[in-house]
Amino acid sequence: MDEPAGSTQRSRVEVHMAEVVIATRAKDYAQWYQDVIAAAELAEAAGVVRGCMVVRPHGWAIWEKIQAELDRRFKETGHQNAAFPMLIPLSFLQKEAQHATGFAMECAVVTHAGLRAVDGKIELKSELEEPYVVRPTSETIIGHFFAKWIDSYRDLPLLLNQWCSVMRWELRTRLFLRTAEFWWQEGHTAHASHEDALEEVLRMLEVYRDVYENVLAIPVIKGIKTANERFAGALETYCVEALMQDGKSLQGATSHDLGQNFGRAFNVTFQNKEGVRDFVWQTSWGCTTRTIGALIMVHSDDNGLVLPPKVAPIHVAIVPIYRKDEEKERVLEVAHRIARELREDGLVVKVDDREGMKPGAKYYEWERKGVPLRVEVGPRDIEANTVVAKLRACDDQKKTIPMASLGVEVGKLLDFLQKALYDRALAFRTANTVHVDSWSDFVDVFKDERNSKFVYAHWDGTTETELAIKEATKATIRCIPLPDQGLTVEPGKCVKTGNPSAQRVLFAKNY
RNA sequence: CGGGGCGUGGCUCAGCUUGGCUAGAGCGCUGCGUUCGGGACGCAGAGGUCGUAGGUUCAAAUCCUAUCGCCCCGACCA
Repeated sequence: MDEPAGSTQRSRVEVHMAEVVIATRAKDYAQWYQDVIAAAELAEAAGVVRGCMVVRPHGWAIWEKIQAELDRRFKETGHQNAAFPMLIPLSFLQKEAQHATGFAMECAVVTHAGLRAVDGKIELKSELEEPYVVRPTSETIIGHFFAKWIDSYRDLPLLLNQWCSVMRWELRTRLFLRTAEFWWQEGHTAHASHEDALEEVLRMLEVYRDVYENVLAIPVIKGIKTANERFAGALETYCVEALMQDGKSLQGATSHDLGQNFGRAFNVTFQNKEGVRDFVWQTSWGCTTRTIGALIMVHSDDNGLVLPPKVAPIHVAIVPIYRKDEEKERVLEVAHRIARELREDGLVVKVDDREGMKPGAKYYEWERKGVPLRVEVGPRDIEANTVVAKLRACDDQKKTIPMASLGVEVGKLLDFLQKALYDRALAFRTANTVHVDSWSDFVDVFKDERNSKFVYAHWDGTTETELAIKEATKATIRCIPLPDQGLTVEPGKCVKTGNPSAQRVLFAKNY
């Protein structure tokens, strides 16, 4: 950088004044991601527990919003919530071979029960006869209970979901994206036919798409995973994939067609209408706290977190501005009155009446926390019977709004932002999606470490080629897009081998 | 789990190479006063077993060993 002498010193002072420093995306994307989380007080590494995170109140509030949107849709589609043990007998995990090997490396295991004090030191007391695995997912233990509960076709479909945390002993962790413990929901259903199960798989995939696009304002591609990327123990894994600002893909949610694999493993059988006993057809589907990572990486900017109004824990922050005590009294009264009015419209409103903090400092704080709309109220506004409003992103202009139409205007602004964020994310994806037909072009697209893309290219359908492409470019097949995803299904030649290909698939580097 | 980096008040760091004063700074925090339409200022304060455990030494934040945690790259994965 060609900076004039002394400017480093000056900018250092500014950084200190800024109090919270967020790296820019262009300079260090990974650092920026962590800074946004810290600055918005979403979460932090537990530190005392390897690989685990503490989700702080503001982060958890976002998760609660996501949960509420998903849960409502699960109920609307006939599912009930339940809870199963966090500990799973080791023997259960072994019953489905694919499943067992898929999760073997990442299981935490409970081997002891009880503690005892020996010479003032705490020791493990008794070793368990059969160790328990801390659930990495619950197909096995739920399979066990399905076997108990299901006997007739009249018991089907059985449509359950549980909200819980699971543990996978990850070797490399990143807040929200990959931690040892994470929070999620896992749906588990049993059906009388493969057709019914498949319908369920697609129904729930559509729920995820709906929440991603209409609530989180994140456009997604629906698709099927390749054999290589499939859930351990599934016949087929469906997913929604989203493009992050650094060009990498993030799997937003998955929905699995488990076929009869777990039915066989756990002997989950039922008598059909003809009196013949058969194994049930199962599905499972899940969405995790990783979604918050997607929210950060799709919408947020160098000033911090940006949240679509529908998942913002606080919709409006009102900053009062005053000099003298008598101004303060009048301004706060109006601020609280406005807050009451907006709350009647169902909005969560915060009046920031903290003393000893300049308005500007408050603006920056609410901005880095992702509050969609800031309203400023000062003596001039009261005089003119207006307020000043500023959206967090997608519109840099402050707006002056008549007090009388505040409720309507705030609603409009929030709707505008919700849509603008989606449009912006979609435009970004469109601009960063390419069709590639030659191997040299393919390699070229993924050469840049800092900015990759969504690439639609032909693939010959073999795991061998898939792995060779990954080896050469670090890009993997994120999914085979479903026919309704706007991609023309046409045959061609594999970008790597030249062998026949039925359709293009989505390649990207991924999280 | 392999390679690399880093652990010093709440945060960002200086001090370590070459062991030795009472372990410092800025920001933040507390109190008081003045301020307040985009990150305020003055004065007075509080706050640290230098990640942890051993070792070397008359003496360790500093040297050695082990260990834990975090960050980056890789392999693996939601």
